[in-house]
Amino acid sequence: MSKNIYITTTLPYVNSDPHVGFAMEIIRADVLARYHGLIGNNVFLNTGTDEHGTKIWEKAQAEGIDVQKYVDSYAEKFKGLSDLLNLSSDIHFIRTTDESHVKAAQEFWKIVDQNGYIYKAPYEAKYCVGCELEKTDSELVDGRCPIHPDKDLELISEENYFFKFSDFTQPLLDFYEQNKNFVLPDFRFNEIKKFVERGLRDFPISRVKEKMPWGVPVPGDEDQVMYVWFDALVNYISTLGWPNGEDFKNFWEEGFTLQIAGKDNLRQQSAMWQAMLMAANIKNTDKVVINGFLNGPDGKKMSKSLGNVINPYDVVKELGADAVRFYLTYNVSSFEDSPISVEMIKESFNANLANGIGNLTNRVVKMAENYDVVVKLPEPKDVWFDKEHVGQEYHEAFKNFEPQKALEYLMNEVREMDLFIATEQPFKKVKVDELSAKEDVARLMLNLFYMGVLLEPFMPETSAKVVEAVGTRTTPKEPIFKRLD
RNA sequence: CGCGGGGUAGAGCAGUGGUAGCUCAUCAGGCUCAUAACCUGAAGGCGGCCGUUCGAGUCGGCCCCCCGCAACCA
Repeated sequence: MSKNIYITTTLPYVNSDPHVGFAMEIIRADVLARYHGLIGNNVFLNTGTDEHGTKIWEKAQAEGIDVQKYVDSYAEKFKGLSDLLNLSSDIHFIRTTDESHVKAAQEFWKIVDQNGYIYKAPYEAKYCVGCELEKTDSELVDGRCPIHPDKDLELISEENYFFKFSDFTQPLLDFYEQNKNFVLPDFRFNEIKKFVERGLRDFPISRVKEKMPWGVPVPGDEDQVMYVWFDALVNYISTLGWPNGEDFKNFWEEGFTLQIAGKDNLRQQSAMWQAMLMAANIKNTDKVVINGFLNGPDGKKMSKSLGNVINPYDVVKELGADAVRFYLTYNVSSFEDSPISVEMIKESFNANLANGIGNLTNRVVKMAENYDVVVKLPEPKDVWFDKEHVGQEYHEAFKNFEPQKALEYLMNEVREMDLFIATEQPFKKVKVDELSAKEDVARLMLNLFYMGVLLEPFMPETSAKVVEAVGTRTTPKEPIFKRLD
């Protein structure tokens, strides 16, 4: 009865430190992965780093370091997120410079080529001598570089390989029509449909090696390397051992595939990659979930110049992984952009974790201790299949890929328990009707236990602490979450 | 008419036709099991105009403002 679930994030490009937005993406992927593992499904969770391309090449050159060393050091930083954010220990981490990935990307190219979707043609680009950069039309104002309007643009021309993206306009539209819930949320699905409806353009998928050698070599052409996107997207299957491998068969072909991405990746994930899969005769992704962005508290995009950048390392160091995991699932909108600041995280920490979960655990367990309340607790693993004590909205939320709502359910449970204590006043009742007071506390202990267990996908450490406190009927020596001043 | 999102209490959000809700912050009260925590109550709100409707935050039109994207920004 158990299912195979494949969950992947996008691969962040390693030209800067891990962004808190990516931390959110991987945390949300991890929450879903943990949940599915807990209810008995087989889960393959993938993340990694995208390490090829012009920007990385240029940056390494500029810093005067060997490009391999440059990407190695970044890969380590991103791998560090796994411990930092307390991600599932069996998470798969793929680097697009891994040999197995490079081979898979080349194999993928060959198949797409054999199927007739790759052709060679002249590629013309506009080059601003002032910037020393290629410019796309969208970057130009009145056909001139806005930074150097006095300089004429040079036309450079080279032979590149192109992907026949245009052939997939109709197949993609048909695919969208047949899979009405392919992209979540709806408004992003509409956005990509409109984009595809306008008609797709072929695009170059290679670069001249002489100019930019940092890429996967094009099979059968010494002089060209792959355009970074064409290579990078293949990671979603190369991580599974494609073209061979049991994992590919079990998880991609016979399992349920879920891709989580930021809204900047809508096109690449839901159109480009899907067309590539079609071109290679591989099954399409089952579901793409698109997150919004995290902005500064003023709603403006985070940037170093505005000084509103949140560094995940700093916040975790101060508040702990669970607090960050909590904030990024509970307080951040599922799909819309959200503002974020350290102050907002701390506010939520005090309200929900210190005053909420932490304090509740203390007061309930303390009463159980004092009144010698004995409770028979179920096995944690049975909680996941208990339909009597667990609201179905909890599981529904996960089925709908909105774990935030499951967490809302748990936080409501916390509030109800606090209210129950205030209403029933077992601490007062114990003096006149001990039995009834004990029943109240036993009921609280049981509910707290359930809440604690169900917290595991979101906050594994906290979950363990709550479960232990209830199980051993001992208040934690250190507060689970100490209130911040 | 390029594409999309948004404008609901001081802040952050929910609310897709039927008495406008939640969290934080503020003020007042209660409680003492608990981490000065918890509970109750109060004040305070749908960007603007027009329309559809018995009834509009919700549907339609126009306008204003904010934010992304525009084929390599998580």
